[in-house]
Order: sequence, then C-alpha cells, then structure tokens
Amino acid sequence: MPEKKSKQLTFSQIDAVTVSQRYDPTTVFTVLQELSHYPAWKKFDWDELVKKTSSGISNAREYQMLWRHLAYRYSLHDDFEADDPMDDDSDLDYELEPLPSISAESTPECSACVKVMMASRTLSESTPSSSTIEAPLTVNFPVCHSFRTSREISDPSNLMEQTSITFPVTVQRQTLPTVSSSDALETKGTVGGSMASKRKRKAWSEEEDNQLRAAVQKWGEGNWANMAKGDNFPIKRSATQLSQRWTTLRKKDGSGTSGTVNSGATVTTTNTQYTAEQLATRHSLNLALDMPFKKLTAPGMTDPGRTSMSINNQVQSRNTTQVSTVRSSVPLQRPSQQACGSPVKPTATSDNPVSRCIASSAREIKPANIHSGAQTVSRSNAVPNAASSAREIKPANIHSGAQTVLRSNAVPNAVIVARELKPAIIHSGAQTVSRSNAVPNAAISARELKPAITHSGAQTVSRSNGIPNAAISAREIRPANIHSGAQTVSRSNAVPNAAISARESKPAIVHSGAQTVSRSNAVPNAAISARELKPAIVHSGAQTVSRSNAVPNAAISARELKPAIIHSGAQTVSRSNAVPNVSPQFKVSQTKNVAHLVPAGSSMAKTSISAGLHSNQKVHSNVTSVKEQEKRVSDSGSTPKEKVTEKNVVHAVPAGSSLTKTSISAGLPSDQKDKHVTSMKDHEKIVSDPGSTPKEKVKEAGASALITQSQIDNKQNKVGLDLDKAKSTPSMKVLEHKAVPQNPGRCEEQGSVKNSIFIPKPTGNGNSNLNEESQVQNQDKKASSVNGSSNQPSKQE
DNA sequence: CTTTGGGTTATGT
DNA sequence: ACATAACCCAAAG
Repeated sequence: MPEKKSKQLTFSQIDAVTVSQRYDPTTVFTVLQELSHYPAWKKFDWDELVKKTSSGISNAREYQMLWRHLAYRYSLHDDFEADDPMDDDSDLDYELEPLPSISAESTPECSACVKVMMASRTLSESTPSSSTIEAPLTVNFPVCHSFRTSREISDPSNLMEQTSITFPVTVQRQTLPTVSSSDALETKGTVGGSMASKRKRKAWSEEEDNQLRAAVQKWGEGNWANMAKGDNFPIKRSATQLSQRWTTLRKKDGSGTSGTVNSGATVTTTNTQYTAEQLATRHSLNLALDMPFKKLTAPGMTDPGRTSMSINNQVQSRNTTQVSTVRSSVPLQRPSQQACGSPVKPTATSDNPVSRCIASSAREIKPANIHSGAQTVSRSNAVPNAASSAREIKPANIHSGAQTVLRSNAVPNAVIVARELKPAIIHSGAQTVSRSNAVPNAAISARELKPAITHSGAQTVSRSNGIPNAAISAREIRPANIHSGAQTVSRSNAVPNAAISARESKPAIVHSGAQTVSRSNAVPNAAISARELKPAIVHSGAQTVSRSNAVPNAAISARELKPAIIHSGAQTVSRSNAVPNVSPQFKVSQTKNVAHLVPAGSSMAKTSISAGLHSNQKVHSNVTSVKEQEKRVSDSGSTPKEKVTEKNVVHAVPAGSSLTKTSISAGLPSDQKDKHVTSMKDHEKIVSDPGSTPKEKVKEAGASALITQSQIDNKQNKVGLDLDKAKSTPSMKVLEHKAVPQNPGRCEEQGSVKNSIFIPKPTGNGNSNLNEESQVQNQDKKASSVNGSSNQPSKQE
C-alpha cells in the first residue's frame, strides 16, 4: 500500500486495488459524484458532505481520506480519529500526475474496469428503467478488483493475478447525457405508441460533434453505417445523418471561424476529439456517475490543474470542451496506442546529433489533438546517412503546430519518407516534407499527403537551396480543402539535375492557394512531371506545372489535369520565356481541360492568382439564386420581378500577389449550398427551363463572373440545346465574357453564362505572375481585351 | 450504402 | 418578413 506522498505520483492499479478492497465501487463513485457536484468556489465542508452523503460513509474524516486518496494518493489509513485538522490542505500540494502513464495493454482494461464498475453500480441500484443491455464483457485483468464488481467472485487471493474474466454484464440502459437542453428526447417512442412524429429534428450537440469526429478519426470517412451500427457508438443517428453532419462539420471546421484556431494551449470545443476507447470510457463514466460529463471537474479545486483521480484525469483532459477550469496543457494521447502523459510533442525523432546512421520510424502516430506542438519526424543537425520514416501520421487537429518530416541542415545521403500523412485539420501549421539546405543526394518522398483541411498552412514537398541531384516526389497529395495554403512540389533555386514529380494531386478545393509543380530559376536538365492533378475546385489558386526562366533542356509533363471547376485560378502547364528545347506534353491553350489560362510565373509566391476572382462564387450564387427564383416562378406561374441582389455576389477583391494576401475564402459566402462541384447542374437546369419567363436580375457588382473554358467545354455540349432554349429567357441578366468562345453563337445569346477565356499573353517577363494576375484582373474587371480574346462584358436584359 | 438534392424547420437579422 | 443555417427525407449513383 502506498504510503509516501510524493509529487506527481500516479494513481496506479495498486491504488485502485487498495481502494477497491476497501470500498465498493458504488461508494467510490458516489463520493466522486458528490464532490464533483460540490460548488467549485467553496472549500470542502467535510462534515456537511458526510451529512448528505449517500455513499454510506459516516465519518467526515474517512470521507475526506477517501477523496484525498483518490485525488492525491493520500494513504488509506484506518485511523479516522487522526489528529491532523480536517482543513489542513497541506497535503494537497502534492497532486497526482495529471496524465499518468498507462500502458497500452492496461488502457482498455481500465476502460473495461469502468464498464464493470458501471455495471455493478447500475445493477445494484436497479434503476426503474425498462430496457437493459446485456453483453458478455471479457476483461483481461493483470491487477484488478473484479471480484468486487461482479459480486460473485469473492476470493481476494485472486487479486494480483493476471486473469482473463468474462462477465455477463447487464447494464441498465440510461438516457444519454448528450442531448442538448433544447432538445427533447421524445423522438424515439418513449411511450409505446407515438412513433408518428417522423420528422422531429434534433440538433447536433457539441458532444455529438466531437464523438463524430472521433469516430471518423477511427473509422474514417464513409463508414457511416458501421459507425451507426457500432455497439458502443454513442451517437444515435442514422448513417445518413452522420454523413450529413460530417459534411457540415467539415465546412464548419474549414471556415476557421468557430474558435478552432487557438493561440494558446487551451482547447475549444469543436476540435476536441476522442477515440472510441475514450468515448466508451467517457460514456461509461457518464453512466456510472449518472451525471453530465462536464461536471467531472475536480471539485472545489482552486488550482485547475488538480484532478481527482487518474481516470478522472483522463476524462477531464478529454473533456476540455466544457470545463473551463481545466487547462489542457498536455494534449491527450491516444491511450491505446501510446502511453498517456507523454510530452507535448508526439515525436519520433532522432535528434541526437551524436548518433549516426539512425533509422527512426514512427508508425501510426495519431495524437488526438496537437494544439501547439509539433509532430515531427525529424533529424536536425548533422546526421549523415539517416533514414527517417513516418507512416500514418494522422493527427486529428494541428492547430498551430507543424507536422514535419524534415531534415534541416547538412544531411547528406538521407532518405526521408513519409507515408500517409493525413492530418484532418491543419489550421495554421505547415505540413512539410522538406529538406532545406545543402542536402546533396537526397531522396524525399511523401505519399498520400491527405490533409482534409489546410487552412493556412503550407503543404510542401520542397527543396529549396542548392540541392543537386535530388529527387523529390509526392504522390497523392489530396487535401480536401486548402484555404490559403500552398500545396507545392517545388524546387526553387539552382537545382540542377533534379527530378520533381507529383502524382495525383487532387485537392478538392483550393481556395487561394497555389498548387504548383514548378521549378523556377535556372534549373537546367530537369524533369518535372505532374500526374493527375485533379482539383475539384480551384477558387483562386494557381495550379501550375511550369517552368519559367531560362530552363533549357527541360521536360515538363502533366497528365490528366482535370479540374472540375477552375474559378479564378490558373491551371497552367506552361513554359514562358526563353526556354529552348522544351517539349511539353500538354498544351494548355489547345486543350479543353484547361481553359482559364494564366501564364505562370516563376515565383511560387507570386502565383496566387486570386486577384479579384471569385467569379466562382458569383456564378454559383447567381445560379443558385436564379434557380430558386425560377422555382418560385414556376410554382406561382407568375413572372415576378425578383432581384438577385449583390448579397449573392461575391465582389471582386483584388488580391495581392503574395499568398498571404489571397485569402479569398474569407469573403465568400459561407454557404454555396454545398454545391460547388455540382452547381453546373444548376446551370443546366436554369438554362433548360424554357417554361418560365422570369424577369430576373442578376446584378453584377463591378466584376464579371467567370466560368472557365473547362466548364464551358465540359458542360456546354451537354447543355447546348438547352442553352438554345434558354434564349427564351432573355430577361435573365447575367454578364458574359464573349471571349473566343468555342461556341460563340450560343454563348453570345444565351446570356446565362459568362464565358471568358484567357489566353496567356506572352510577356517579356514570365516571372511576373503579378503582371499576369493583374491582367486577369483587368480582364475580369474592365473586360479589356487582351490579345483580342476577351470582349467587353455585357449585360443583357 | 453513401452521397446528393430538395423540402422543411429553426434561428438570426 | 426575410435570409440563412440546420436538419430530414428520398432518390440517385
């Protein structure tokens, strides 16, 4: 029995056994529960507590002792008549480790312990609830106190044995404490009859959101059915609902406005994530304690760092969402994977400069939350001949940290590999597979970089300076959302004999970032290839496979550049100036797939075309609005003169040349009905409905909308007839760029689609994306004709 | 089975 | 009253 107090002790399994030998789990939980309900501002009045307690403890000193044992490993002595005063809190200076180390094996057992304890409690109390959950629960107890909980095995000699026990556990089903206050639970047939209310909506609570995030983290997106069916899945929603909610959540998280960006160490609600085990434990505790989870704060503590017991600590740290007093300075680790309480940085590093020839690998580094820490697989200084690899680095949230697989200085002959870097959300961090300085003969590869959302971080596979003979490859870079970050596979300066390849870069949405496979300056004998660059939507970013200046003997290839919609960005496969002997395999200006062509400059930093181009939004907004109006029109049969006001139009905000200035998404309507990709359907619908003759106005505010040639080409053939039909709706007012349309006759008259094509203007300075950008702006804004390819935008009645 | 589109409801302005 | 967001259902893929 532990007797000595010491700082940062942990509540060990031995302690648990000690407690359980002495007290019934129900008693323990009751005490904790009562204490947790105790006003936080109040100093514990043990006498008062004991008077009211339902734990069965009648002695205030004993009550206090139990608490202190749980919270601070205070010794469980038998002498309750001790002479030390009750209000002596001196021992409370010695708190337990907030996140004690728990072995990977014992974690599920802890969880199981809680379940069993919960079961015992609910059984003993025989709550008058109707339904019960019955399931065999196999628990592998190295050291535990199962005999008490099962109430059937009563041989204490088994105490320290390692046994595997299967409990027939029957748990009373209890209502989830997750329902928000505004929601009633009456939906699911509480009283035997009325299932009739088929559409009782139930708002998603914060906790449900977090649970969903955790579930997605565990099962991945798409397995909604499995989640919904999952036995211990806490969310009682259908698969469809899960899916829908997830899309909503993603949007939310992607908006970056929901307090998800934290500068400090504290965690806000939306990004707290839980693993399934955590959730299970948490839920079990909820049930066991019969209390809302948020009340598990260490009660009565003035020091928020203090906690009640180890398991409580874990729970607390997972529950930073609503417990304002808990400072989650120590990010939670996935308990089943790693030991709890590991330091902030979940790193697999070989930073030791002394060591040589080290291979460091990290598999499945999956911290739940990385708020300010860096997840790094790195080797820092002067480590020759090293190989570092990281597989499946899947942080759920990286708020301000950098996920990095890098090697920084003077690392010759290194191999850095990162596979499946899948951060769910990177808010401001940089996901980088890079090597920076003077790294000869290196191979850097990253496979499956799939951040779901990158807000302002740069996803980069790069090599910057003076790196001869390097191979840089990135496969399957698929960020779902890149808001302002740059996805880059690049090499910038003076990199001779390099091969840069990027395969399957498929960002779903690139808002203002530049997706670039480029090589900029003075790169002789280089091969740059990009395969399957398929951004779904590029809002204002430039997707570029380019080589700009003085690059002789280069081969640039791009296969399958298939942007679904390029709104204002430039997808370019180009070589601009003074590049002899080039055989680009992909000619942009002649392909249907790339329409909105902006000559890419040499500088990556300057390729953020966003400049005032949110035509996308305009188009979408207008389309959507018109659609809706049309709907109304057709519904009413009238011809209302409705206006689509500028609310639906995203105004042109000239963006600066630097990436940091191109956060177009900020100005975008938060909701495009989630139909970015599919909105062309709306187009079709609009123009294809000849029945109505709405006199609608789609106001343009200065800037004209843009629909790229790819859109036109992809859709126009299909829509062609419909477009013709659409002539019958001349009252619809949409701007049009009559710029060398492939179907000029049609486009000119329909007035329903703005069409603009930008042919790259060969300038004297191919580096100047700024110039290019401004040209685009000019084209867009002033509708000035560049190369005669763009005409004045016109409004039609 | 999941996603998508549309309708409905709730909430904010 | 209107606009938007959130939710639910049904159909499409």
